[in-house]
Amino acid sequence: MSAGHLFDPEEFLSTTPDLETEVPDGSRVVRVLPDVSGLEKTFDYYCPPRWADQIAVGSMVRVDLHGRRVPGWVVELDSDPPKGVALRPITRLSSVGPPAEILDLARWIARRWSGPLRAVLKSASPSRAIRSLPLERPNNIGGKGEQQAAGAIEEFAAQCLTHSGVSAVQIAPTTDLFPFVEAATSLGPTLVVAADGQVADQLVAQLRRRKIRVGHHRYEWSAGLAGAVVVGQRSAVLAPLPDRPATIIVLDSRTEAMQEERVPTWHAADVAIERSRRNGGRCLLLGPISPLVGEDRVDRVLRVSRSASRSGWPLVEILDRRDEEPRTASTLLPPVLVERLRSADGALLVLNRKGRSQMLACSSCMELARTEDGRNLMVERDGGLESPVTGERRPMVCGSCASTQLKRLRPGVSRIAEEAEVLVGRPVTELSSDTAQSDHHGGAARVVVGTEAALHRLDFRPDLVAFLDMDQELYAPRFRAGEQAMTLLVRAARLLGGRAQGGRILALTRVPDHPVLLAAQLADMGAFVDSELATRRMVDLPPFVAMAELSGSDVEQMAARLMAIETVSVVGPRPNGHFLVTASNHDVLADALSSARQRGQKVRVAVDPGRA
DNA sequence: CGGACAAGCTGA
DNA sequence: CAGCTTGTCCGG
Repeated sequence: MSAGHLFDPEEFLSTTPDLETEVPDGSRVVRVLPDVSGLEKTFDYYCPPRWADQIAVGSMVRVDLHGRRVPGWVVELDSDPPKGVALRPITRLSSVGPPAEILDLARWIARRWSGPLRAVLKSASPSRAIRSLPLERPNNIGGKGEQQAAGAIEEFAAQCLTHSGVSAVQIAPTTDLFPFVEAATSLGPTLVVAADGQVADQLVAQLRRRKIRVGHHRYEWSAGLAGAVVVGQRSAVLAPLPDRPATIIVLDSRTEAMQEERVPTWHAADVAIERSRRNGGRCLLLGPISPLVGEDRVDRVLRVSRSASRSGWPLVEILDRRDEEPRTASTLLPPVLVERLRSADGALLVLNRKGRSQMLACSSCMELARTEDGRNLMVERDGGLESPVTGERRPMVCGSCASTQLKRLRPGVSRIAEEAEVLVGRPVTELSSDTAQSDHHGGAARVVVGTEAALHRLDFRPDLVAFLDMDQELYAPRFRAGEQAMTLLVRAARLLGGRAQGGRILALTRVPDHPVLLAAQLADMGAFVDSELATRRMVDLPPFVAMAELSGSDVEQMAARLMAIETVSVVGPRPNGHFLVTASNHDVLADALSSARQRGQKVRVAVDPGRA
């Protein structure tokens, strides 16, 4: 302690051992997890009498820690205070926080995905302070809304909800989701997790129209406790609900948006399954390929009828590029496609080739355009070369021979747009994650070229979606490549609408009998899902094993420690420098990861990596 | 995380 | 050995 501090009376008092005796009568001891990154430890404080009857497990508080005033969560009430430590008071009761049930679930998440509890509690907490919890009022379900004639989907939805436990429900891309949600609301507390914000907003509006009380999790954190149906995105799976069996519906459980991108990388579908098991209610994983999630923990798989599935998919045409004449075989725009584009009202061409597409090489010496140190590729930007990684810039000049003639190695989105415009004879717009939608030419008939991102950002309904290089998706070097290719097809199907809309998907491929393409063409996911699962079971991939990806500067160190542990296997370093760790189940994996981790070590641990 | 303090390095 | 950087530890 510095000399100056010795005379600071406050500091002096707080470090005096007998301060404990000054804890006022009527106070409660609370154990607090501070919201300080890099700190996974709890500390005891006392809650002064004026808050003693409001404070609860999960409450959000502020405390003095090591000279700083930091936010935190109460994780235990009336705990035994440690001996010989002077307790300080919490300085503020800031907000109601996640209830005890959610705190327990958050602990499970933190262990299952080997990450800090703090991060999970953040996702589970209200974004703005909440003073008090609402009282539950009954929801007027099955009320005044005009009763719709029960069609096939309504019947199927009702049938799905008769089961308790976890059901994976396979539907078509354009199947109406509302009947499932509506049917659930009459059974008790209901929580709907949508992958897509638009879907969530739409469901909220639909439920309101039916006079069913609903809260959007993002704006009304405690809506569930007030007796309303809760609708939201990923973090809504952690929304508080009344303490009795609930129905949790996860829409499109198999999309990336369902997984938290920061550590711990929890997946909303797996969390929904666990929450549902603890709560004794039911859980519906709803989507075109939903059974691929947490397959090992699903009680049953239900499928819409063949006819509903067929009418919920657009036509899928597979264009076998092996049949083409050698002359056109190397172009990305074969004559058949050009023909289709001429007659389409609105078309989207998808080429998932952005990063690599912009790879530039010198025309004379073939040297790649790279940064000064040669470690990073440079791309064309604002008339010069720029590294997207380091930001380094220079004019369009070859680093090796100073030639100004650079050429693209593989055509990317921009190049295709130019080519298509010439061949099709219509204006063609480019749409990627960094171009604005307003770049569109006006007018009804449009042709847009874009990366995968365009599937999410198109603002008109096309009648043709063509995948220019389907094989790149099907054979991407990740074990989920097939599944991810299928989610692209599903997304395209949603843009086009069902069979009755008359749109079509065109897949350009040299593997026309790939299970993913055949399944989409037949609108039958069953065979694809079964074969995918069979493969994964055979070669020991998730969900049949537990996997984590390690990255970061100290990754080698941690990998070495893991290699000494017999219950896990370690692969790497892979080309990106990452390691993969595999164990027979998540318990074993979590144990191994925690014993191999050392404090201060910079390693990112992503359990259930999406891109591995 | 961020402060405290100890150990290690440098230069006169 | 002061003055600085780097590393390690700790918090109620």
